[in-house]
Amino acid sequence: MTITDWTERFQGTSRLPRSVRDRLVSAARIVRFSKGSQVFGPDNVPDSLFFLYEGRIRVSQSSESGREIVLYRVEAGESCVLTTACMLAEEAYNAEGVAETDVTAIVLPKPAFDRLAAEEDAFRNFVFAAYSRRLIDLLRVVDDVAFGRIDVRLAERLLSLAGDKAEILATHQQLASELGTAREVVSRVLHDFQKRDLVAQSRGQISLIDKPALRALAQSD
Amino acid sequence: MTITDWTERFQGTSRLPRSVRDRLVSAARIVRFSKGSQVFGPDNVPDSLFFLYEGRIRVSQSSESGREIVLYRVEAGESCVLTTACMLAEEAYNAEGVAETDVTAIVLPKPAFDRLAAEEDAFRNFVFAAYSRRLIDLLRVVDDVAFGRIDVRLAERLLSLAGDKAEILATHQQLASELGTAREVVSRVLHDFQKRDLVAQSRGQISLIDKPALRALAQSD
DNA sequence: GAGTTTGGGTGACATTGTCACTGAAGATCT
DNA sequence: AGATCTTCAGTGACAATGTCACCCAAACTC
Repeated sequence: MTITDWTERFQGTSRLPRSVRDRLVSAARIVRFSKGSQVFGPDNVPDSLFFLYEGRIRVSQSSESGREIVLYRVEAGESCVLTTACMLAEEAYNAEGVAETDVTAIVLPKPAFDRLAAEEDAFRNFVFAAYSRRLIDLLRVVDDVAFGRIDVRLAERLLSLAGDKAEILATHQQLASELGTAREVVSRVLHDFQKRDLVAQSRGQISLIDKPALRALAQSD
Repeated sequence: MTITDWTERFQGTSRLPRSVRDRLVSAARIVRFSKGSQVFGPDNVPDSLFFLYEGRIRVSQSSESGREIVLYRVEAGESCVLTTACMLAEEAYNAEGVAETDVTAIVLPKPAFDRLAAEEDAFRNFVFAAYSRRLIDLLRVVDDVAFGRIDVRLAERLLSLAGDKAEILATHQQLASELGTAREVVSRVLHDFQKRDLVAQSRGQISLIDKPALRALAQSD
């Protein structure tokens, strides 16, 4: 699949003058990652701005003992500010981005980024807004982890992962990584949910039987 | 005390042309907060960029059940990007900034901010770098809270709060707020540290007796 | 000196996380 | 189709951390 004009895709670029967009198209390159591959990480730090054209990237942190917590996801149409932060602050961080689907991204080198940020209000606001959203995302993660009860958080996450659907394809370990907890803890809480007829389970799959009750639980606190 | 030229104070403004700085000085206003007062919060959201000229602001989050966690501190010379994030993203957040000392801040209205960000590379980089540092700060908080042991975290925080000194003036409750835990947990861990001759305590005060041992504990993990 | 407020200690319990182990579902191979 | 292997889930025992209620003492105020 060829991408004719990726600048249509992003709020920060779609309204720029044609000449500016043409310049961007020639300055940027397109990269692809297959599902499951690492897009960035502590030892794999890109030095440019990433726009996600297509797909989804899961950004998470891992502990030294092997646990993991999902921080947020980058969806198509968003920029990946963690790469930008790394580029600008020149500090290491231990977050990792993994392609959750096949991914197509636009990579803008720093000089082009700098020029665009200087010259285009819309673009600069787009980047600032992206940063702001991530700060707020991380504030939510802190709030969640520091103060939240694990059953409430799991209910919330099940509903979020399901979306419109009633079924989630995920292992207990994957759910544990969403929340930064242990697999056994997820097994116990899901078992309790099953006893209360909130969910049904089979290996690698969870059906949400009583979404309203899960919602009520998710909102308690 | 009068501030003749606050633009000297900040990396993002100190190297700007004289004419630009003069414009900033006339566009910005100076605000003061006394120790203990709220600088910003969920119901007190400024709509401008804050530079901290003097003093220190503690930024924290609170839970509905009354617990609190310190996210980071803003020191003199830094900008306060949470206010900027709120301004740009137009989303509520439940973090609060409280003046830990008497505080003098420079408030730059959004139009002046926008113009400066457009026209001055140094300023824009200063703001991006500020954002990046906060993202990384919050990543550290998540890592700490999600994966860290409470005794290790307390040892770290005691050393950090003490700096060069051997004594900390803080209640157990204040230390609990630093880490997002319960006062009783801090009392127990400090009791254990005291038994191991790492610290000595009296009411509202903790002396670090064996800094090397505390450092060793802080780095274990 | 008495009374009040604030800070700290503690016991009992609940929740969450760790570790080791076991069992079963599902995949693969013959 | 059966055997074997891998992966996922369940569980018990225990540790770490957080909650709640209560008590006591240090410090302050009158």
